[in-house]
Amino acid sequence: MPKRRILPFIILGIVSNHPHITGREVTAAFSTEIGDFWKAAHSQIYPELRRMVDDRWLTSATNRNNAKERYYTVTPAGQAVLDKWLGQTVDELPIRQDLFSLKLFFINDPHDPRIEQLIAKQTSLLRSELTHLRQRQQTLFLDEQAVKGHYGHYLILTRAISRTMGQLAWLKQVAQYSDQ
Amino acid sequence: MPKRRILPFIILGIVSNHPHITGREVTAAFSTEIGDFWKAAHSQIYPELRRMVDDRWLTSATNRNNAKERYYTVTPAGQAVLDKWLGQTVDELPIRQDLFSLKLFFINDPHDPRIEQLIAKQTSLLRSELTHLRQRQQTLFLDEQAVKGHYGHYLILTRAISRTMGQLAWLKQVAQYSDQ
DNA sequence: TGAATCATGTAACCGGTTACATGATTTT
DNA sequence: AAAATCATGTAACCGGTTACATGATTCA
Repeated sequence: MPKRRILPFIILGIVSNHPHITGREVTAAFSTEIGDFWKAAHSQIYPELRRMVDDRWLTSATNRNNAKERYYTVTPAGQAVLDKWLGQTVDELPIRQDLFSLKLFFINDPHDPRIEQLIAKQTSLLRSELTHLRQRQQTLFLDEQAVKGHYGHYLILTRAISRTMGQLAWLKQVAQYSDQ
Repeated sequence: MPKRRILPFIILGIVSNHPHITGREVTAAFSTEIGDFWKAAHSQIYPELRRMVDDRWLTSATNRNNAKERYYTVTPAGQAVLDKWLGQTVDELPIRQDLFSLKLFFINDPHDPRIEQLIAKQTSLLRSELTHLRQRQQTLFLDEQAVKGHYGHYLILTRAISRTMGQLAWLKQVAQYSDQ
């Protein structure tokens, strides 16, 4: 797990792009918008939203039509915090905790049949992932306008697609070699 | 954080490949051998080793020459557990918590100078990583013999190298496009 | 013998996950 | 009116990180 707390920054980013958003919608954003890149449960998000209001990073407002709903918006102070965070370069590569790599690591024999099984499953997972990512690309970034309006999102989507394709190419190569 | 406990399996793998290993050496293995793929602190490892002895996955022995050192070896039962685990395919892709992607995500403007900064830093990090990985490949897998003896390790090293090169290629492409 | 480091252990804290819970709103 | 789901909140648990601690061994 990550040491430094970054959830509030992610929430800042989400709320900043969606003023007047509810906690539920923030939660949903972790499944849809950034679901490919980060996860968080509502039990984490609601208390965090409260804290961020206490810290004056967000303002909250209620609606006459709905007693429970609370609408959050980023304050100038919050926006400054977000901008500062985005302006700081990332100084460490993520240590990826990849079970596929890990299991392979412990299989010493080149002819161990479990290698083929692991690779087959991984290939299947990555193919589904690729389909999903391409679908999102087509849905979200059909026109040049959309690309220019959400350029960062566009970038990381293309990055994810490129990486997934790269992994698939590597797997294919290894599978071919193993067949010999 | 991962839900399912996998640390004991990793330790099983390490101890299995290094019979008569000490807790300190297991800890060290998380920095050296699998440092590129997983991390763990000694404060996690020592209690875990105890539990694994209690569960009869490992045996521990002491040495007359050193009062504190304990030498661990995998039992047949432990080996069976490890083999079973390695035989189960990985059914989910790791959700990578990648700050680089995340920050990019929140930058909407294609001409925001922070994009270039983030990319420059990421490029530098990945170049260092690539150098490190290639060095390990040269150190560990000079001859065919070493490859055949630790095939899984060889595979994931080549995979890591391939992925890192892929990411660098993508970054270069994006940087070129941004220059225009 | 004093310093460094080897080797293990424990305790506090913290973020994330799961589960439980509740009332309000909307749908049938 | 009942059922579904919307919307939020809380509590228990658990793994991982950091820090503190201690004696044993080795090195200068």
